[in-house]
Amino acid sequence: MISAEAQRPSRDALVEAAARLFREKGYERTTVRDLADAVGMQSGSLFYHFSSKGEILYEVMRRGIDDLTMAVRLELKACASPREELITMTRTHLRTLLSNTQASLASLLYEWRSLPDEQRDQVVTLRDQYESLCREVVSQAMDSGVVKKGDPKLMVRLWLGALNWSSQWYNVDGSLSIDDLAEEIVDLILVRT
Amino acid sequence: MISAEAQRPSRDALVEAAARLFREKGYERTTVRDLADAVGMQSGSLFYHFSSKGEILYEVMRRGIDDLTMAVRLELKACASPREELITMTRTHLRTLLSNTQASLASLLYEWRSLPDEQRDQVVTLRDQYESLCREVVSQAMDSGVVKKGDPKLMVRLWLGALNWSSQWYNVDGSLSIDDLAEEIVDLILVRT
DNA sequence: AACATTACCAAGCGAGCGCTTGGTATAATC
DNA sequence: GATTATACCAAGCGCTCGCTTGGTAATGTT
Repeated sequence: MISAEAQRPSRDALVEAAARLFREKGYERTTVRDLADAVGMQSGSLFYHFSSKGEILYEVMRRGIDDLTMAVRLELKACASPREELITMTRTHLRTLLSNTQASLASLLYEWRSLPDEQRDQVVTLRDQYESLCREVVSQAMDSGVVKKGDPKLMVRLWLGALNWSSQWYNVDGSLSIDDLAEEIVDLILVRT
Repeated sequence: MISAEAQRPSRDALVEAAARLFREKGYERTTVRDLADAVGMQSGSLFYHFSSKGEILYEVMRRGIDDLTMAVRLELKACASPREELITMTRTHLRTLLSNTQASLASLLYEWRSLPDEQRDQVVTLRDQYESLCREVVSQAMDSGVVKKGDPKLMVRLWLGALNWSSQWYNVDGSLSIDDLAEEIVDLILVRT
């Protein structure tokens, strides 16, 4: 994990368990008793750490998008070419989305309707920041000719849609590794190899 | 609408209202009282037409994927070239997904966890049939050289992901029409225009 | 005319939900 | 050594949920 949230171990464990359960069963179908069981607590004790179930969802989402943004930023620093940036971004996005240990992102995609209004705005802001980071990478790839020229904003949205959808069909135990998938995806889109 | 389900007007109205509400609020956050209000009934009266809330979701999904498949099949008949097939398929998919009057598809994307096991299997079968229809179109487009060659199965999944994600960001009241969007998307992916 | 079916309403049941409250063992602080 | 803060438990409250039940007008059917 990238971010060292730290110093509140049982709170952290709870967020991690919540991310996993939310991905498996969905937010609404996961009860506070499920969450408590997962960390060996009584259901009421959750509310010592969080003021509501919705706030747990917020924390899951915030960490998800935070970790993703930081991971991508970090990996991009080591890239030498627009093409490499594109592959790296794709690979890091897929790794974060599909990894077993870091389930936060999945909730972000499909559970935003359950977030309280105020906190939804904050998450949207973070998501927009991530999208603009992607847009920079795609713009440069277009400028340098490795990706067909067009509207970068639209291209990023299509790109993210294609990647995020993989959470619906990708099988971690299958024969195709995440990194190989990333390469195949980029190859399919690049102007030439 | 393509399919004339017909002859059970209040049942039909209920499914339509359910599709709209499920898209707006999500399945779990939509109560049977919401559904009943939407069609001017008492909540208990729903269960004269359906044996459970889950069955309503199933009917919404079944119609969604059925209508989509039939619409695409129909439109494809009028196509003369692989390129035209690709555009037509994209346009029809987007129209069905994003239209105001036909909200069924959105539930299909994100609410499958709430479906009873048995009925989920049936929906998955229908979805697989639609995917293989798409795969035929993409395969032919690859063979004829208008789309870069590669694994058609993967390509369709990326394609569908990109299209389906548009339900998260596309604004019906915005300046970009659905048909224009379809053209732009295809242009971005085609080998050359 | 008598019966049956259809399509609902009015009322409410029982279960499970998110969350609260009062209390307590342990650890930290003065 | 007394006090305070931390991190929980045990119990359960009130509410909303999906769904059931008993009844009834309206519409066929024989």
